[in-house]
Amino acid sequence: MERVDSKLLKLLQEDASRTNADLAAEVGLSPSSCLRRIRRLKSAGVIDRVVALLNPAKAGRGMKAIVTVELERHGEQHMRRFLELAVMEPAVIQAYSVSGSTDAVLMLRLMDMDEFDTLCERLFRDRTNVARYYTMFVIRTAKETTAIPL
Amino acid sequence: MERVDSKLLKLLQEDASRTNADLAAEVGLSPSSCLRRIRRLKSAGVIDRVVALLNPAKAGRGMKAIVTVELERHGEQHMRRFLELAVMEPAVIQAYSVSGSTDAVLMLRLMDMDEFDTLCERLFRDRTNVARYYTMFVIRTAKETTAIPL
DNA sequence: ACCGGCTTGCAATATTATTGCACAAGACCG
DNA sequence: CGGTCTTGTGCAATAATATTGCAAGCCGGT
Repeated sequence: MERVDSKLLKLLQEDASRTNADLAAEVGLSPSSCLRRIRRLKSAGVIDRVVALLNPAKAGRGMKAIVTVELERHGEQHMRRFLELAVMEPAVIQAYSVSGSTDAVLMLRLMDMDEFDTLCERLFRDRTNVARYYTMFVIRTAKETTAIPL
Repeated sequence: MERVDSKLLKLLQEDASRTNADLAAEVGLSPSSCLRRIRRLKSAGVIDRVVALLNPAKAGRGMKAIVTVELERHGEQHMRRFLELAVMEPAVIQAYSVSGSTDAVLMLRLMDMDEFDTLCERLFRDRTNVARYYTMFVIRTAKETTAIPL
């Protein structure tokens, strides 16, 4: 990957709504050439997609929580089953299986505590094979970027 | 917020590269009206910005880790100082101060273990006021969305 | 130096976004 | 009820932007 591509990716990760001519000028290329590079990056899958990011508070989801989960019975089968459950929840925006003594980590986007409460009932109730879970509510967000460092 | 706006937001969170006419048709509005709604959402700050999402593996950052941090000395001052350090690291893509017995949580995007190693040296060394930290490496990503549920 | 593959810039063309304007839907008030 | 003010809408013209064909330039291999 060349220097120009990396520059383009960096810019597009910051703001993908800029015009092609604008980007072209910044990286020192002609608009057509610039566009072709971007298209190549897209079809190569380096650029996965372009999305709008909302302001969580203004979208009514100002509360965020991180939950670590330890399962009762471990193993591929049980892990998969739990993650399937978690993935179905709209409030779950990230769900990972992880190494270490905790089995899974969930990132939640919540409206309020009530939503958290009902979510817990659905995910961590008796039959869901969850031995214990630990919730950390986000107090301050110091950094939160979708940009992958280049 | 109306039904149409919420529909638009949902669509734009999935794919912000669609043409205005396309979106307009899907929500049953004329292109001009649709465009004005989107612009209103932007200037109201509901839509924060639009960005390109990269494929982490293809961008050379396939490794992901979640780190919980407990500080030696607690309190606003020390917390702020630690977060300032963390935020400066490009590999740190999310940094939160949280409630509970752990003080902060970091989300890392890494190239390899070497990078993790050197990062730890910088962030968790003696003088950084970190009492203990626990790292969970992401084994499987079951869900990872930037979309806020509406 | 020469060839082949790939990238570039330019200019023409096609798409798409944007704006002005007249009209329709409520909300509010006499 | 009728008036009127605010807000949103669709249409059509216009402006901005993306896209393509093509000739030329660059670069590595021989």
